[in-house]
Amino acid sequence: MSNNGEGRDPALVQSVDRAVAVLELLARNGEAGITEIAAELGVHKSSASRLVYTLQARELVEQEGERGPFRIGIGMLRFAGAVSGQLDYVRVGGPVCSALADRLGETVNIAILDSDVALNVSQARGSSAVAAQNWIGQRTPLHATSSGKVLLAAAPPAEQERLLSGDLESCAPGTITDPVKLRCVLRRTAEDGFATCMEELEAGLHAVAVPVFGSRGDVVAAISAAGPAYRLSQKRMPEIVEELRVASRDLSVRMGHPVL
Amino acid sequence: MSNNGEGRDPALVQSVDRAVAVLELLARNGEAGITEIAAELGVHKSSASRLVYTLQARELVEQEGERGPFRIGIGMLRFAGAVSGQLDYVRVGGPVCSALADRLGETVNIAILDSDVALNVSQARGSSAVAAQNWIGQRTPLHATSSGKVLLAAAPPAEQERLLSGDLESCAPGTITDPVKLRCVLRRTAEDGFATCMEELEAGLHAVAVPVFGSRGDVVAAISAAGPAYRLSQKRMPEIVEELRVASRDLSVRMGHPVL
DNA sequence: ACCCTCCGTTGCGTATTGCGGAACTGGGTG
DNA sequence: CACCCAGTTCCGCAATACGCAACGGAGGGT
Repeated sequence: MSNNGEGRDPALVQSVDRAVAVLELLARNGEAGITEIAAELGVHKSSASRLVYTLQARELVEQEGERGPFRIGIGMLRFAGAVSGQLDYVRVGGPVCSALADRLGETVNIAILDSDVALNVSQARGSSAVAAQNWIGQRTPLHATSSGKVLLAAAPPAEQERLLSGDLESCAPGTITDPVKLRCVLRRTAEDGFATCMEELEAGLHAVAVPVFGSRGDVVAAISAAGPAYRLSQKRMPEIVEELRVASRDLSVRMGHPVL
Repeated sequence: MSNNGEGRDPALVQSVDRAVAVLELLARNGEAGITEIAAELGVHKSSASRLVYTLQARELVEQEGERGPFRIGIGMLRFAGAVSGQLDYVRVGGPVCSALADRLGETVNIAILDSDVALNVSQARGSSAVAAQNWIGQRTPLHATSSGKVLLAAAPPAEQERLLSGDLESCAPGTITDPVKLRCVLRRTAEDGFATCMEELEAGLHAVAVPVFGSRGDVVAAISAAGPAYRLSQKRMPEIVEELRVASRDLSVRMGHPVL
């Protein structure tokens, strides 16, 4: 009834799970009111209210003014700083992304491999006034993104096969859903040192990515530029790839990996 | 019994509140095991286990290897990117911090006033190889930090008095614990437009901070440089303050506040 | 190689606790 | 002025999360 019913892991603590769902909703929507939250989660307004109240007491949620909608709060920063390991990409990656985004005028992302998806850890918007959506923390399919292909192409063969044998969901008209074709693309990616993504994730969206190398020459992340198809034409790719390579080297150095 | 008993707001959702406490504990300690968490929160191991399990399912917590301690997980990034309002300091502040940290060779921080503490929202390390601790998200006392003094000096008198009348905890040999003396220091801070902090937070640690102004000429944040006492000598202060002022103006402009 | 200890998980019964329903408050609007 | 919509408060019920205790599984010490 309250939940959309069926398969809920009984070992989960319901209210905590719901609270996190609230946070995810706010992170996605930017802001929301109690009624909206309640509707989205499928719980009663009163439940939503208490959940939000609790999060608010810890400053994980804050509200616009006295009687406005709710958003993610500053208290969240306490945790953001504690994300270990991959944190470095976030902190160090920020400036690199910004600089490149300024130069290219396109949105730049840094992504890492996280189990079966590409996880965006850092982002900077290009000059376009379009309030492009926030991709940070977003998980995108490996086979339908430029970053994903780069990361996948560098993964150990066993891992690669495991992911290839999975379900290649179609996201947009151009998505590669054929394992054979994808395997071929990945081989080329490894050879070329970059991957493109032409309307494979979203119609009208193009992207290019190059790998970021760690200290042992292994691929630890991917840095990509994305923008509307008409701006990221095939013709412009070489130029962008070159810019991305520079940024990638910069990133490697800043992360303490000597240039090879 | 389970909780330390008395004054718990009954409107709080207990398990959610505990879950957040788990996250805060992890953020503070870096990592912890179930038993430790349970002990710290004063709950049973099984409760702690389920709480952590739930957070883990949402990737807010991850564990080192298969059987290791728990830490804050990558899923947290989803939210970090969504911190609105003050987020700007994080994104915009990053490059400014980096640039200044490079020039000075010292650690640079941006902090904002968050209820009764100074909250660090952005940081960049200086050239020193010392893996200085990460201050992002850390809450530091207003009376024992340079940023804190700057923020406090700019707070409305009523607020200032309220905080002054509270408990001025001693953090290091030099901490100012006398309200009268602190009031005097704050007056000077307001006049000079900067504040120092000489071994008041930690022995051997010096810092200087200047205010960052918002569009209405109000103080919205503080930017500070910190380093070992022998490097941040009294003599070097004027030079650093000047650099900080430049960065502060830069920051104001980037945040869309016209220079006055 | 054994046992012993320490840590985390699982099953279970209970009552605490969080939930949903409805009534209340308080602003904004026609 | 009356209506409407958003959020909070109160209350009683039972679902839910809790504590307990017993169970596996890894080290580590002798």
